Amino acid sequence: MNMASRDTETTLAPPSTPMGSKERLVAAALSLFQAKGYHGVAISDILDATDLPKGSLYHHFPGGKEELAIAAVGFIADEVDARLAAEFSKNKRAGAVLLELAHECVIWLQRSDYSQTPLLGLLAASSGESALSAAICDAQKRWLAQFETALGGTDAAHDKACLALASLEGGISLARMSRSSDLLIRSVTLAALHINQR
Amino acid sequence: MNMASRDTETTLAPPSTPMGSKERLVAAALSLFQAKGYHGVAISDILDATDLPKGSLYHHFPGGKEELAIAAVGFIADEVDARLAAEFSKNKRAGAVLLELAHECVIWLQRSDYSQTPLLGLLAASSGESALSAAICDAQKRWLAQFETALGGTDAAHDKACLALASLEGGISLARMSRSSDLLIRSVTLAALHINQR
DNA sequence: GCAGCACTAGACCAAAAGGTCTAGTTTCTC
DNA sequence: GAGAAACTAGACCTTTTGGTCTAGTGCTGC
Repeated sequence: MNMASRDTETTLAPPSTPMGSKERLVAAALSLFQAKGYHGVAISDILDATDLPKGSLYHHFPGGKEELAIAAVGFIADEVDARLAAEFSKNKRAGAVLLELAHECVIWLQRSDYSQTPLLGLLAASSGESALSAAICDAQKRWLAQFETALGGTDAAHDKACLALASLEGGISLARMSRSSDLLIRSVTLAALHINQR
Repeated sequence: MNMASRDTETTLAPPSTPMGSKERLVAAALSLFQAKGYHGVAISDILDATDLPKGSLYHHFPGGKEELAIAAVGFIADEVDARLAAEFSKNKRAGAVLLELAHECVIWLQRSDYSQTPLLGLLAASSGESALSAAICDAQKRWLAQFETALGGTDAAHDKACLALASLEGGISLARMSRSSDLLIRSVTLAALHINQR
């Protein structure tokens, strides 16, 4: 599960530049957590994926598994956030941005043979680890806010932003299970249509 | 194999009637899996929740944890399926049924202090256990089919059915994280609106 | 009342979990 | 090039994991 091979900078995936141990740990952790959820991934899995010894992990993340997971969430949160900001700054309509994001998720899903959730859905199964779920919650809030302001900041905008994110996360869930991006595309397309209406 | 008969038909919750060990195991397992995901729940958690010894669990479910999880998925799948069938048989519009389901989920979320996902989202983090994910996939297919046929069986109906389920699962995910049913209601309401259009 | 069954009970086990700790080895500074 | 800091390395520990297994218990039909 090497995270290394990033040739293009088009996606939500981790960077392709030569990464230090810390970055590699975050990248591998994110990838694994997205595939199996927080509790489904063992420290040793992450170590195997990075070929790093335990000492390195606990040096960079003294807080252990949870701290690493929080870092991973922060990483994807920033990634998506930046991407949304970039798209919205081009004055694209929210529906178009949503669709674009969905298409990127599709690529991501297909490339991982539908083993990975590109976003946070699976990680949500981490209740109990309160700091972690706070990080996840924060990420979703930021994404929601992006859509909301882009849609005008009104109450209706808030509704639409909710639908955008829900259809995305829900659609990904459907797509993952059916091992086909079809359901994701369908639901997001329909949602985008509705969102673009005023 | 038969799940206990249900006294009230109002909720997606486990029955309140005196249950045999097997039913209690399924009920507790479902509840726990919905709260913490497949890997987040230990056999001992389920045993603690039911006050049953290990022998009982492995007597009823020789396949262990996974078999129990599959039974739990089957239970909720049937539950929701039956509920949808009942609603649709009253000739309700799909959007109304979706909203009703969502409201039930809200009650469920609130009652569990937002610790439980009423549907299957969290369990999806079980990749690797192929039989289990097949069961989850099957459940979603059945629900999808209900909406689809209720909406007329056309291609557009398929799209709408996807949006319905995606907005539900996604909305639940948002609601859980924000610990507020608001986002779920908003996204589902909007989706229902769109679905009811023709 | 006893044979056969479904079920309970929990000791036991090997493996895997997350985490600590102490030695090294680099890689910076100056 | 010496000393300090950053980092690697992995042996080691404790707890928990899912699972097996044998010994009971109590209800069934006969």
